[in-house]
Amino acid sequence: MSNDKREHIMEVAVELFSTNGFEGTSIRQLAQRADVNIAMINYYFGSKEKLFETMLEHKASYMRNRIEAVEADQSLTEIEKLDQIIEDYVARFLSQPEFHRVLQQELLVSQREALHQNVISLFAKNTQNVVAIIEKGIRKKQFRKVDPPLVFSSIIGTINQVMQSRTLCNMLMNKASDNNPYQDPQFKKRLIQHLKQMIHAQLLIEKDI
Amino acid sequence: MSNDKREHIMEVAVELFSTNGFEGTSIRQLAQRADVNIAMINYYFGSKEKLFETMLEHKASYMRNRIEAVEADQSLTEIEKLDQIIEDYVARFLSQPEFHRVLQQELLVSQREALHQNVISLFAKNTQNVVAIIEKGIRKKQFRKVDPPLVFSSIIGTINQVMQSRTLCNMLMNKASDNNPYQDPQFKKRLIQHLKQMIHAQLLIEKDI
DNA sequence: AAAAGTTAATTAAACGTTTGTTTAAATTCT
DNA sequence: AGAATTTAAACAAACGTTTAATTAACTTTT
Repeated sequence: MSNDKREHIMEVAVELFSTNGFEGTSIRQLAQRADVNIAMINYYFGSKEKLFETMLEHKASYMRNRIEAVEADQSLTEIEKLDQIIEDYVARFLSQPEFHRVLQQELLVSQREALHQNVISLFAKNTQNVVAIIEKGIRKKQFRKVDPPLVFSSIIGTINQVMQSRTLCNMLMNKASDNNPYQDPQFKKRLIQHLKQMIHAQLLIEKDI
Repeated sequence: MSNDKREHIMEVAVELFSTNGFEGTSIRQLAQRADVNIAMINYYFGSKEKLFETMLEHKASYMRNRIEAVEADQSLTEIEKLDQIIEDYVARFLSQPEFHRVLQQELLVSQREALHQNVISLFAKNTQNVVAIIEKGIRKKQFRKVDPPLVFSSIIGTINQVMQSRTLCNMLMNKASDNNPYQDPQFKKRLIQHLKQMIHAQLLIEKDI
């Protein structure tokens, strides 16, 4: 089986799904853009929905749980772990903006129930780990008595917010509308610094910000 | 013209659009759920897309810019303005979860270009005002030298994050999956408190948190 | 090493549904 | 009576999918 072609189709799929949504993308449109015959998509993936699932699985496997490794690392303090997680998240999201837009869409829309639940439990997994770290920091009296799940929501929500729309992000950052903030290393730095400053100020009791 | 019926259709529309997306919702499905004839939608609104636009406009008019009023209020300090804005945002979002999910979808998907731009400029407007408040606070040396647009992204992003999926929100908050967090006054209180604490800790130089 | 045979890949065309929309007749309201 | 509303039926277009025929790529046989 020509894996190149399969991957090429998935690449085009994530692109189209991210800008037009799943229902808003037709097989014909996809086939034309990928320069393959319409029947090839069903030949390779079985159905449009299977293509979607396969593509998600394929993309998700690229970025599997570094967070668990960070949590287990005994040599890091709790705040260092959070810093590490912030850097990881930002790096991942920025490296695959289209994929993460598709994930967000799938969270918002509960049309394909099974997939919807899959994406939810994927998020839930990461939540548990980060919440556990924050709770540990509180128990050790290194952190203030914050609301752990909402702190996590603020980290992930901030990133999601700027990833939601390139145009909106440029507007926010006062950049030209043809700019691509997600490939701009300065934007990445800025986002990481903001998140760290926010988390440090909110969590740390001693003020060494 | 029977305005009741028009509004009823729009009510069902925002419900279906929020769970199935615009493309994922069919006129027939909508007509059946609203208990009207299929042709009535085109009779009242002209087309499916016009219904969508009209519904957005109708819903948006309910929650027009209190933020501008808050900004103009001379009797409030900058941090008090931000507190007020946080309360306003949370109250609005929680009162219309379906509508805001539709807005978020429209930001993610750039299928209907004109509408997409409309939603963007609606957000952009609010951004400008909040950013201006934060900048003023920095100039007055009441706030730390934070990144104003990203601070705003964190506020709005946190709310969006918990509004994205009821299931995810319940999972996050350790509630039963049939719970409706958006109608729970305790959740509202918790969210507001978290946001205020976050913003205060991050912005205020003196530590009267 | 060439030919025959077998499987995999690719194609254009057609399939039955479903889509949003329109029509023209019937009903209701003023 | 006349205008606004409501209806069931029909419209063409687009949808995801399947089919059956053709080409390409390997394997096996001689």
